[in-house]
Amino acid sequence: MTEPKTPDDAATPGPVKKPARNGKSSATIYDIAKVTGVNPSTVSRALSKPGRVSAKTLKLIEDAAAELNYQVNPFARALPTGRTSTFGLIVADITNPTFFDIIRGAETTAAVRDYTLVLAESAESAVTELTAARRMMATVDGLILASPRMDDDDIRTLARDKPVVVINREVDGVPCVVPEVNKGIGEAVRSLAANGHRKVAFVAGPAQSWMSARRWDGVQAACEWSRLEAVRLESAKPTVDGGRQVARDVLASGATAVLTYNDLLAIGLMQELQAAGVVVPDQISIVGFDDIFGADFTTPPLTTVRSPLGACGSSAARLLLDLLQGTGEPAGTLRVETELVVRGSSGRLLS
Amino acid sequence: MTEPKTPDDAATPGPVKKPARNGKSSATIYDIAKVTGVNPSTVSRALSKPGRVSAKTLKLIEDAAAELNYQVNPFARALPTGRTSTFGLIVADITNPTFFDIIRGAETTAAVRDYTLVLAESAESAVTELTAARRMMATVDGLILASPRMDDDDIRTLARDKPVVVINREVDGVPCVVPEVNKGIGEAVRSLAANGHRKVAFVAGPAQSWMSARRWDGVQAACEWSRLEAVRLESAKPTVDGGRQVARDVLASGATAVLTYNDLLAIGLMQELQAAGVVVPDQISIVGFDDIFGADFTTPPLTTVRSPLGACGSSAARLLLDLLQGTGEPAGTLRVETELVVRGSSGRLLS
DNA sequence: AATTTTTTGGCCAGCGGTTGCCGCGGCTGG
DNA sequence: CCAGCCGCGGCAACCGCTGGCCAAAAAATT
Repeated sequence: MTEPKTPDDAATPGPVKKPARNGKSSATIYDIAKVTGVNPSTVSRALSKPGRVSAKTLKLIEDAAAELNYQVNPFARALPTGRTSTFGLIVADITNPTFFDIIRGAETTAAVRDYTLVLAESAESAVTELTAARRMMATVDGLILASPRMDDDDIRTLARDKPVVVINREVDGVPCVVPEVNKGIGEAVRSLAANGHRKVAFVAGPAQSWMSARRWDGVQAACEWSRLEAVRLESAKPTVDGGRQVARDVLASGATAVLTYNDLLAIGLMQELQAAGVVVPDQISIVGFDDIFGADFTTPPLTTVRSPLGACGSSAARLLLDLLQGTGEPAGTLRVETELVVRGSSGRLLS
Repeated sequence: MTEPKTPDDAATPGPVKKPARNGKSSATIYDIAKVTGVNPSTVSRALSKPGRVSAKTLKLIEDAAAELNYQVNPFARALPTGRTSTFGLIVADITNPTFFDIIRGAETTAAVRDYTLVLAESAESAVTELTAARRMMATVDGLILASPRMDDDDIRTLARDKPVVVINREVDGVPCVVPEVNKGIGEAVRSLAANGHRKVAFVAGPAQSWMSARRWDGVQAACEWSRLEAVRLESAKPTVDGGRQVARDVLASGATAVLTYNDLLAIGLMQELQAAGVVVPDQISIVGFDDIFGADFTTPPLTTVRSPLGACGSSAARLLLDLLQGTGEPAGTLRVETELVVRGSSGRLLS
C-alpha cells in the first residue's frame, strides 16, 4: 500500500526526495540526457561549451532543453566550478541617496551581463563592513566596495581572494573608480572667490572617509590658489541631522561660504541656518557634493559639485566583470570628472 | 616528476583543482573531521542539527571549526537541501526613493536573520519583472515583490513554487503587506474640505499599479463623504518629470487641490506650477503620497499621506522568513496604517 | 588504402554538505 | 540479569553539474 499506483499520472517521482516544493521538480541535465539518449556530460557540454559538441546533437539537446523547460541549477554549477555569476555590492548606508545611483548603475550593468547583484550595507562601520564582506566572499565572484570604511590592508586582503573594485576611494593595488574632485572644487572655489567670499569653511565627513580627506585637500589647495582662507569643521554624521548640528560651528567660524562633505550635510545645514534667520545665499553661500536626488528640491536649490554616481556604479561593475570574465587584468584607477552645478544656494555676498 | 615533493611547504594541494583563487582554499567539514577524528557527517550535524551530537564532541568540533576558520559553503549546502538562505526583492524602479526605505527595511531584517538579499528591478515593466522573478526563483528561498506590475495570476503562479510576499498590492491567496490608505486619505480630504476646497484632482500613477487604483478609490470615497468634487488625471510616468508634465492638466481641471499618486509627482507638479507663477498653497494645495526622502526639502515642504515604507519592507521580510522557517502559514494580508503629514504645500485657499 | 589527426561523445570522479539507516554502548526497567 | 530503548556516531548514497581522460568515429593526410 505504499505505492498507490497512480495510473497515467505524470511520472511518479521514484525516490520521494525533494520536489521543488510543489509537485514538479525542475528538469536536470539527466532528464535531457534520457530524452535525447546521450550522456549527461554531453548535455552539460552542449549547454556550456560552445563548439564542443556537433551541431546536430547540440540542436537535439537544445530542443529537448526548451521542451523540458530546463534551467541550470546555479548551485550545482557553482559547486564544482566556483563560479556563481553573482557579485556583491557593499555600501556604507542604504538610505543615503548618494548610493542609490551607484546601486542602480551597478545593478543595471550586472543585469545586462547576466549577473546578479547582492546588496549589503555596513551602516558606516568598518567592522560591520568587513564582516559583511567576508560573508559575501563565500558566495560571490567579486565585490564592489562603495566608499569603504575599512583599512586599505583589509581591502587588499579581500582583493587577494577574489576581484574587488573600490568606488570613492583609492587603494594601491586594487582597481578603483574615483571621482576626480579637483576640477569641480576648483570651479566652486573660484566661483566663490569671484563672488566676494574671503573665508570658506569645509564641513568634513566621517574620519575614515578617504573621499572626505580628498575633498578637504582639494578645498585647501583651491583656496590657497585663490588666496582664500579655509577652515575645517567636523560633523558628527554625514547626514541631514549632522548638517543641522554643525550650523552653530559654521556661524562661529566666521566663514561666508561653506562647502560640505556631501549634499545631505549641506541640506541640513541650510535648513538650520534658515531656521535661525540666516539668508542663503545673501549672507552665506552653501555648496554641497555629489548632486544627489533632491538636491534641487530645496529653496534655494543647492549648488553642488556633482559626481557621476551612476556612472561610477556601472563603471565599477564593468571593471569587475571584465576582470572576472576577461583575460588581462588592467587594475588601474579609473578617474571620472566632477563639475560644479551652480544653483541658488551660492552667490554674491551681500553686506 | 609529477610530484615535485615540496618539502615543508604548507600542504601541497593534491589534485590541482580549484584553490579558491590564491593558494589557501577554505576549510571544509572534511578538514574538521580529520582534525577532530570524527566522521564528516558528525561535523555536519554538529554544525546544523542542534542537539544531535553530544555536548563534548560539539565543543570539540566547534573549536576546530573556529581554529580552521571554517565557513559553510552555501552552494554545497544548497545542492542537497534546496535551501539557500537568500531571498529576492524586486522593485519597480531602483531610483525611486519610495523603494529605498523598502529595500533598507528588507535588507536589515534579512541581515538580522542571517539571510542575504538579492535585488532586482523591473523598470516598471511587467515582462521584465516576470523575467527577473523567474530568474530569481532558481536561486532564492523566497521572493518579495514591491509594487508588482505583473498579473495577479502570474504572481500566484510564482507563489505556488516558493513563498512570495507582495508589498503595495493585494493578491488573493498570497501574503501581502499593504498600507491601508483610507485613514490617511480621509484625513487629507477632510483637511482640504475644511480649508475651503471644493474640487480636488487626483493624479493617477501607472495603469498597472494596484495601489494607484486603491488611492483613487479612496479619494473618490472620501470626497463623496465630504461632498467634494473629485476628478482624475493621468500621468505619463510616476516621476518628477511626470509631475511637471501633468501641471497644465491640473490647471485646466479647475481643481484647487490636488492629490498625486506619489510624492515624486507632487514635487514635479509643484515645481512646474511655481515656475508658472502659481502660489502654493495659496492658489492651489498639493498633497503627495508616501512621504519619501526629500519630501520636506521643498518649499513649501510637501504635505503628504505617509506610508510606513521601511516598516513595509521589514514586515514583508519578516513574513517571508516566518513562512520559510516557521511552521504555520498564516498567509493573510498585513495592513499598516497611513497618516496625513501636514506640511506647507496644503492649506487654506486664498482668492 | 593505410595511417595519422581531429572530432565527438562516454565514463567517472569529484565539488562540500546532508540525511536515512544502522549499530554500538550505556542506562532503565521488569 | 537480560531485554529494550535511547543517545550518539559512522557509513554511504545522493544533490546536479563539470572536466579530465579515453575510445570510437570521422576527416584529413600520405
